[in-house]
Amino acid sequence: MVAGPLPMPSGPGKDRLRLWIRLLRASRTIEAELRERLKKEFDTTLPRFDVMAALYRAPEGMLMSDLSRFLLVSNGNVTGIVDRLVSEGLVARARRNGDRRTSMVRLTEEGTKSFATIAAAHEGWIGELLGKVSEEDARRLTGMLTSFRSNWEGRE
Amino acid sequence: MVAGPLPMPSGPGKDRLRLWIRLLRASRTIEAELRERLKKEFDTTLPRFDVMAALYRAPEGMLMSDLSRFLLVSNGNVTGIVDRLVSEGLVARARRNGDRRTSMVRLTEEGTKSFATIAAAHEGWIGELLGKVSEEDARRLTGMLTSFRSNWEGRE
DNA sequence: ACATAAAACTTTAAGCTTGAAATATCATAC
DNA sequence: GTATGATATTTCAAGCTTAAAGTTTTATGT
Repeated sequence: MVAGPLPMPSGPGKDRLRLWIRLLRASRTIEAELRERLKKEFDTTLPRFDVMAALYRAPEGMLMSDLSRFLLVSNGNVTGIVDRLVSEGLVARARRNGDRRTSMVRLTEEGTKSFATIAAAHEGWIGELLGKVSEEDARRLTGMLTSFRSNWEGRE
Repeated sequence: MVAGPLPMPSGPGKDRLRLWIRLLRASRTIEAELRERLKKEFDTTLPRFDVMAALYRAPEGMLMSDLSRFLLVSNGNVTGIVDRLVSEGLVARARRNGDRRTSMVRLTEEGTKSFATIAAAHEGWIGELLGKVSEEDARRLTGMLTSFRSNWEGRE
């Protein structure tokens, strides 16, 4: 639900609903901008970037299931994205000796170089897009979101 | 980029990147949960819910272009979702006398009733999922996100 | 009036996304 | 060692999403 500048609900318990609406709108706004720039500047997509970002942090590689858990998306989804990255030579699958069900997925050398370039631009964009958020607010917001995550992960 | 509990970047200007990562992860987490519940409880989807929520707030109807601007999605996207809602009898298109390019889209009576039911459940879910966020934090976070939106809308 | 541009919307192709079903491999219990 | 179940991954159908191109209608300039 992406509500906007029109009349907002009021009453008990509406504060959290309003928070959710604002949170969703903010992330969609930024996401749309990033998607557009990734397309225009690097002819890639956000899901591809996400996968490569995850792999960049794991030079030894990741299992498909690790990837999907980490990225909060379904298994089948990751399969398709990795397929495309493999066909472009940015990612490689390596069957393991131990367990033939699994395969370690990692960035190729080309993928690593490519990602480093894009990631640098990406960080600059975020700095620009969130530039009006003061450093202090950024840290405070981050703290609140971190505690949200802790509570979430700790729920029954 | 949905980074997680692993080592986070540090250095100048990394605060905003970290904020973005947390923001995106929070919204994706909640979004995934809502999507699952909408499917299980009401056999519907988040995009359908979004469209109906927008229309619910505009009993006189909305233009397709208003809908796509409001929901932050593309024109063609809204066409498909509305098509399906129309075929299910939840939404109706009404050609206007004045401008034959446009059509006013509005909820049918059935659509209105259906949405009211789902929205009530939805609000409860948000209260539950964000329950651990204190009312005070919720208001403060909302305030920060609101000022983000103002700055965003006012950029050159 | 006529051409040209602008606006509202739809269509299309490619890719993303999910949940469920299918496949293949491994682990466990007799 | 064989059946049974658990794991890891892929495949599939349906729906979502975008950008770009196409259609229809309206507005504008001359």
